[in-house]
Amino acid sequence: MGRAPCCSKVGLYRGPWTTKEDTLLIDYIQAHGEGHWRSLPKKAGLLRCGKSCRLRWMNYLRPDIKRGNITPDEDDLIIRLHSLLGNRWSLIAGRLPGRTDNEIKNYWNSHLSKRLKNSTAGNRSTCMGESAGKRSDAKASDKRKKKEDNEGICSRNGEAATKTKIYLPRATRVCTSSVAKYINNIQSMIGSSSRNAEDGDHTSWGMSGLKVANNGGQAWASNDEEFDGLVCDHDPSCPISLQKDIMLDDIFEEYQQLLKADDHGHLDSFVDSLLA
DNA sequence: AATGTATTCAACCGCTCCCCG
DNA sequence: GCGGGGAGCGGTTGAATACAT
Repeated sequence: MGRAPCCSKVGLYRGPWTTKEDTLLIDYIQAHGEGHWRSLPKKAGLLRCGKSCRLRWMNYLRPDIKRGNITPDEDDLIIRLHSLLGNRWSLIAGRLPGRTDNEIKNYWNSHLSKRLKNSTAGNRSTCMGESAGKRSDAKASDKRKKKEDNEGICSRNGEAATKTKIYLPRATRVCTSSVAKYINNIQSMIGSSSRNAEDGDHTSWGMSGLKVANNGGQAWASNDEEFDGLVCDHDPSCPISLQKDIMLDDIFEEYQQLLKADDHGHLDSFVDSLLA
């Protein structure tokens, strides 16, 4: 993109925030409100870039942030939403009052992805894993790597690791209008190819649409294992329409199952809120 | 007790989207 | 319609801490 990151400006502090900086930021925002992050540091007397200020406020200083452990309910909801939305942490965080996208992302990477990996390890190899979990792998000791190899967790003699490559989506901002576009596309897709779905049933587009839409442009699957072999988006010879045809029925079924299991009604209300 | 390893989480980075002129 | 700037997002990093040997 060419534009240099604002943090590269000389003279700006980086790293952990001090109490004094926190106080300055809080005081300023309490007095003037959020926004205008670019100019905020200067006005607030902070030697930080706007991005850094925004992040600090959003992830740590905001008064409505809930500290403490993720409850089992939240844990469950995160898993469900992730199966629906993939790594759209901000959307997921939007359904968990007081939780930040960063917190949920960290929680997922450190707890849930590992747990889910283990739970599916018996069924199939999951070594294609998410890039977000890459670091723990990279940083893992030789000892641990050897252990995993011995357990066959991530490399069936090193074959699987090289055979299948999953391309994860780039970071894209999801705003209301994007979601609306998403939904329109999805509804038209479902309408034409999933005639087994009940007409007018608003739940019919959710899971399928999200997954198809995400795979339409870039190979992606939140449950990557489930889409093994369909990761052909980067192959020009594999037209998107074909992928849709292949996946829609399976995806729709998966979504219906998810809805059945959704005894709290979170998914329905979530879907409704997106449509609103 | 010392050392090595694994985990957690705040913060940074690069990219993309949206808005406005 | 186009381009630039601000804002937001997800991925990644690194330091601190916890845990294991």
